[in-house]
Amino acid sequence: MTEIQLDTEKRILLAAKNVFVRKGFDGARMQEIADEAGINKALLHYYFRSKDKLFEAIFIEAFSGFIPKIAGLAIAETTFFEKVELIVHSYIDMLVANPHLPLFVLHEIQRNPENLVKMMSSMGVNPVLLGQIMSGISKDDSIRTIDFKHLLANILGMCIFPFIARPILQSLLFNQNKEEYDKYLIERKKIITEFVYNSLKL
Amino acid sequence: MTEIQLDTEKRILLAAKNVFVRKGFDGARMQEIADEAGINKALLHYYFRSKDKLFEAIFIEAFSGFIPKIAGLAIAETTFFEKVELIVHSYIDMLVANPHLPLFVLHEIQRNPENLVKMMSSMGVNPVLLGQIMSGISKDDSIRTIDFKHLLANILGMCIFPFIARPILQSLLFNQNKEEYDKYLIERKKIITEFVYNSLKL
DNA sequence: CCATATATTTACCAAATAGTTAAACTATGT
DNA sequence: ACATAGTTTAACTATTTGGTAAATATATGG
Repeated sequence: MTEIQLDTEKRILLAAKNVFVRKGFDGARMQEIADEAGINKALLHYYFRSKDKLFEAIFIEAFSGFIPKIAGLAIAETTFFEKVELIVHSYIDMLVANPHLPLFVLHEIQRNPENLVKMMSSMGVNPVLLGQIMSGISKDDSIRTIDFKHLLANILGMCIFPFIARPILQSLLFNQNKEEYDKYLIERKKIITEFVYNSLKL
Repeated sequence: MTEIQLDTEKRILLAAKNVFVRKGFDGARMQEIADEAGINKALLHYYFRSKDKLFEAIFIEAFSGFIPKIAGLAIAETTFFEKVELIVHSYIDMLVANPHLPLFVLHEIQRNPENLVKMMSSMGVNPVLLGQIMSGISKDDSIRTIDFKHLLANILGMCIFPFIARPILQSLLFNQNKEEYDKYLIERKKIITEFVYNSLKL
């Protein structure tokens, strides 16, 4: 457990994350990961026995990063709309930092949905907490009634879509201008929050 | 050009679509496509010289199906909210019929974004038309002001997200109940329409 | 019925790729 | 000096996989 060990292990994980996220599991090559980590293929198998093991190591982390962390919100002493604002802002900030995460996670889950259930339960993702938030919202009479399941899909869809459809939208709406699209993504924090507010306020 | 020819060609294209959409280009195997088409691998290369050619043949169609057809809306003699309703309903109907299309198209575009521009221009997708719709909306004073770029992302995101995130949401919100999730998807036509209406009406 | 083109199959090749093995070299700590 | 873990090099194995060539079957037109 010397420092050099951990350092290369980190470099491998970082390189693996980059390559896997860009190319997907099937498109990723162990050689390319080794190159990007600045080591050789043999050392890759020295640290992680197989491609699957390496993938698993980075996917768990990627998946947990993709799930929005709304755990604390149920108990938080804030209004409903403040909760929405907090979720939207923090989630879009995360997406700006990891723009390729959603497409990667969603694609790999479709490719291999078997492990989903245990993966979610092994994380902090429990439906019980969601139920608390759901009931908490439906009792709040200062907002229009809406099924929490739909509200969640609405908010997450509005947040995630511009990131997974970036090539198309940037070409279609911004004439390939990257800087403008980055501004657009930031704007969405306010836009989505207001959109939800206007739709649900009474 | 006998009937049998066309028949096998159609069978190949159908099988290729299924396999490519499920597994992606890198994950798809020519053998699997041949099996699903009920023929052998050599005949695949007899009809389509290479994996790339076969992929191209189905991807153009898939991509054009993925782009929402809002061409006629600019001139249509309907209110803004009727246009929204029409788009949402027709697009979700399309997604119900082709639930794996979005993730497939988005993933493959990220894998190979080079051909995007010419592919869009070779189709009927021109930003000019979008501009017409945009200006048409901004002049409509019966709705709240909103940037068309954001409105488009909002609507498409809300429509598409439950399809690409189905494994997660179905597990998290519906305890893996498929029938309920199908109902949920249909419900969203009304939900999204109302959500937009409530958010933008004055 | 024959000849020719087209469709389909069988068997195979060549390249790519995940994973292995063994030998040598390096640095570190004891 | 010795042992241990980390790292490289280089070759090798086994399998997968896209693609091909030749043989066979089937249709089609004269």
